[in-house]
Amino acid sequence: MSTDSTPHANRKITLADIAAGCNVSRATVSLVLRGSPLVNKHTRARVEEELHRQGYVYNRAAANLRRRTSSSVALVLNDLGNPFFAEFAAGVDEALGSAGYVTLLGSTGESVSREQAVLGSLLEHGPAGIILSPAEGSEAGQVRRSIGLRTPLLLFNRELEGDIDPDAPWDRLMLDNQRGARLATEHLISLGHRRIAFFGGHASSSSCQQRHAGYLEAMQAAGLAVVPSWRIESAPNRVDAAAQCGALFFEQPAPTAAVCYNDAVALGLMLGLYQRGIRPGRDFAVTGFDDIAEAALSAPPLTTLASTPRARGRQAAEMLLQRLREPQAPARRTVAPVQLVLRASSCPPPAA
Amino acid sequence: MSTDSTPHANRKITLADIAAGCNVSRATVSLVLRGSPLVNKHTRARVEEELHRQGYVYNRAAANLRRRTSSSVALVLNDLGNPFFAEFAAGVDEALGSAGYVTLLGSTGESVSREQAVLGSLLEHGPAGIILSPAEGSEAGQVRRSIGLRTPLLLFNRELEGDIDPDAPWDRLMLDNQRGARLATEHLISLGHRRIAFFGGHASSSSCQQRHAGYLEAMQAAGLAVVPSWRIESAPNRVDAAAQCGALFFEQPAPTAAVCYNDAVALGLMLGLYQRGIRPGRDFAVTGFDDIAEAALSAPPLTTLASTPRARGRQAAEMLLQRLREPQAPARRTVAPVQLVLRASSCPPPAA
DNA sequence: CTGAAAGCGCTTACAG
DNA sequence: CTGAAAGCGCTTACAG
Repeated sequence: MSTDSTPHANRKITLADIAAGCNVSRATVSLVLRGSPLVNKHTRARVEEELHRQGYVYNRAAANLRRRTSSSVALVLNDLGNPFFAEFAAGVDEALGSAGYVTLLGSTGESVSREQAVLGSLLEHGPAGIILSPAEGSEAGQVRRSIGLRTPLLLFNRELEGDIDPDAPWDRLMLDNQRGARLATEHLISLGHRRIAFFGGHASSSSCQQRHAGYLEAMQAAGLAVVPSWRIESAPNRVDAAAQCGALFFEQPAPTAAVCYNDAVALGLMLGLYQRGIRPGRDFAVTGFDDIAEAALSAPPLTTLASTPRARGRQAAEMLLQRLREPQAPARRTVAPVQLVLRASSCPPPAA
Repeated sequence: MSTDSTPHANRKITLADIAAGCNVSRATVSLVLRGSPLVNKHTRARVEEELHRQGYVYNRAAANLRRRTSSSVALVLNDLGNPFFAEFAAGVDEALGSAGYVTLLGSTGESVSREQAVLGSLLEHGPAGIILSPAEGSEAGQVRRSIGLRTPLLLFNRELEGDIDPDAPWDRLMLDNQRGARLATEHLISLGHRRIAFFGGHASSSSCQQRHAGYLEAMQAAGLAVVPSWRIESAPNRVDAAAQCGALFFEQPAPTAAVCYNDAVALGLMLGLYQRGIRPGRDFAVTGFDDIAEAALSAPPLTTLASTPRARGRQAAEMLLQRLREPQAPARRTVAPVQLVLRASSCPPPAA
């Protein structure tokens, strides 16, 4: 009943220990912890002194259980190894931390089945909400079944497949993919290019479709021919992009420039060009998408679209926090602007 | 008392709902959930059917409270934006997930005060253990005070300052910094370099000291002069490294090669060299450390030391899980090997 | 201003 | 094999 004031090292200090230590009830200690104005300031001082003396650590899980609240948010990413998503995660964690939430991390490695497993596991920890950058091919129905109707979801970066969900739509934060690709294409056209390819990415992914649409828009507005064989698919990484490079030159006349799906693809393409003796930024123009750190440092530096992933992370967290405040508000769809960053990889076409 | 079988959308389904739904006690449902062999298989089937029908989600926090267990591990990183740590985080999360733990993420942005705040906040969620890659300048005493004696800590990548803690030492996973830098230096020497600088990093950081020691070791073993002005400090990033480049050439004869603190510094140095009209990989040899993705793709590709951060992440998680199994085992200190990766940036010295 | 009591959603001896 | 009861560490009306 009475609690030793130098408690056994293997027992956590609880409210009861503190209460016993200064002869008040657990209720009073709880009020002190939560900063209630009801407590006499003399009592408060005694309790605080005792809290410090015993090295009390608040058990937030117990409090959450009692109050039926949550102080965590799940962040599920398709590719943490990609610097773009790592920066995004840093931004999310920063903003959630400031708001008193802790980030439950899950990474899916671009696998839909891992995504299901990760969502299921994280849900058991009762997050207040979920921020999801879905794996390629992830389906709306599957996700909805995993998370149920109680936990708000914010979708980042990609749409889900078959995303028809009129009953319970989710919030979205997307990049302005179409406008970005259009800006890159217009820039190449203004440099004098007439034969421009769209290179890399999976045609099935929504972000790739949007970027390709922006490319088409610019090409058609300029009255330029869109040659089907100049749309070349690849996995969205360097290695596969380098391997697909040759496809650009199967038919003559070949393109003089390529709008790439993203920076990883663009860097891989530049590598492939070098291996063929074609100098990117001199003989062939290249643009990327994302502005990852190495874009500025490649040789030649890469013209690309900046999407400031850390700021996007903060924005995603803010949107989710807003949703927690107003569960009934209509779903929001935010499209974050991207900015064209000009560097040496986007050269004029070689003189004919 | 009786529970509606189509429960109100705003109430979570609990064990009591399931129990009521199939006329058993909550205890029985709990046993089913935990796979106890005590339950009659007919009863089990009925309960499982009901769990599925009502869309029950296990409340792990409540179970953890009752059982006085934890199913989370805190991962606190000094720089999530750095691809090395992002990969590490992916590896940690992967291994923890397989073991049934969830990752509580915290990033400190290389700030000691944020580290304190993050540790304090994560501790309130009762993690079973902590994996910490400390911010520069983080002190052992501070960290110990933050986390107490109950929560095991695994230190990754860097030592803490003043790390004398004989009572309660923590586990460590470090890279073999000294050997790595020695290998790089020996490689440059074998190419014919005689004037070799050690470039970048903060001399106060333990990893920098270790790498510098490896450099010294190789230089001295080869009987080469170690010129104090060839040890140049910089922040461990590209921008500052590029800015410090000039310091290599203040005195003549200047070095013909530099062992860099890490890849970010090496890439920045290469940029600075270009800006001075010096071609890295032709006029000047450079080595890095980490083998980040862009090392293979820079121009010239960067000779560096591979530390396979994702595998390190899995290893860190395994070490911590092992500690949870054997709380009383003596502290472990593991030094992970690193491997020299030869690329074009480490050229022979220009012909004299 | 403070305390006694109930309860958040689970688990675990203990009876039966 | 199943149920009644107690309890994990908190919070919150409700008395006093």
